[in-house]
Amino acid sequence: MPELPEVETVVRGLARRMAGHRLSGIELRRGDLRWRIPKSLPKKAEGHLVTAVERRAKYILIRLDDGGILLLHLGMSGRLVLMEPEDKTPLERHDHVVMTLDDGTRIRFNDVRRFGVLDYVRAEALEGHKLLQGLGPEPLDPGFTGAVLEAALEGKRTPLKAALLDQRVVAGLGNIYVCEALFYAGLSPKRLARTVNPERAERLVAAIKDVLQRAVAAGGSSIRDYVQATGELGYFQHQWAVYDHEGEPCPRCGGSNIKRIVQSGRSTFYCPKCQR
DNA sequence: ACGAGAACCTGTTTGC
DNA sequence: TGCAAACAGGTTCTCG
Repeated sequence: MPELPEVETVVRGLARRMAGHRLSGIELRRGDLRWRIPKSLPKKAEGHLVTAVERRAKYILIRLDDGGILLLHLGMSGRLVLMEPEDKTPLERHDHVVMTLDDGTRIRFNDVRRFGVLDYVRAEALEGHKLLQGLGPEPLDPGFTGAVLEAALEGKRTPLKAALLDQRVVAGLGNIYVCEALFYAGLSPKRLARTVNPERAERLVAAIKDVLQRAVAAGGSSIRDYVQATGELGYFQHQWAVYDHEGEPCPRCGGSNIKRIVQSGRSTFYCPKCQR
């Protein structure tokens, strides 16, 4: 799925097209995603003006002028695809929700695996929403520092890789960018989280911020069928140093090949020589 | 309380 | 070539 850079890219694309426009219709074509989409959602959101589209962790927030918010998560395979007003292309098999704007633009929420989420929440209840509670700091926020990360990892006996995927530690990283950040920080994914001292934490935070910023600048990574909101393809996948590069020489030391291991059921790519 | 693994679901790729 | 297993960007829930 979309990790932070992909979600950020989608949010920017959506903001351009949605802000200042009225949601004239929401069609629920299939409601059983990760959770049931409330049947009352279209009625509550229709007719209201979109004031802003924002991101928190990997969640998309579509804010409406009456204080309502559409809360969306793309899961592993979710996409938001813009359709121009004149676009008569038929909807596809996994288009579960279609939002229509007052200018005729449509946005379809397509999600093959249905791990995605769509919910309606009032602005005053957003902080307390079950899905947003307990989320860790935004990695690109200036407040996310080595000291903050070190404190979050303190005492954790889990491998560092798993700790960074935990959205309570830091919010927005996923499998790809964790692998990339660990590589740039020169830290082994297998290292126990609690062994990250202040010096390592600083390096790791710097690597996380750097790789995320570069990925956002590239418009994210397009994997398989993932396309950003504007329809363009992100190109960061061409800049992956280790992810999906099993068996290739390490781009830093060249003397060792990138290894793939499985940690808590997910692929990890790293250089056994550079990452300690 | 914590950490590992299963579960959710569908489609594509890989290996025998 | 054909079929089955493995794998895919995430998160929650259960179990030890």
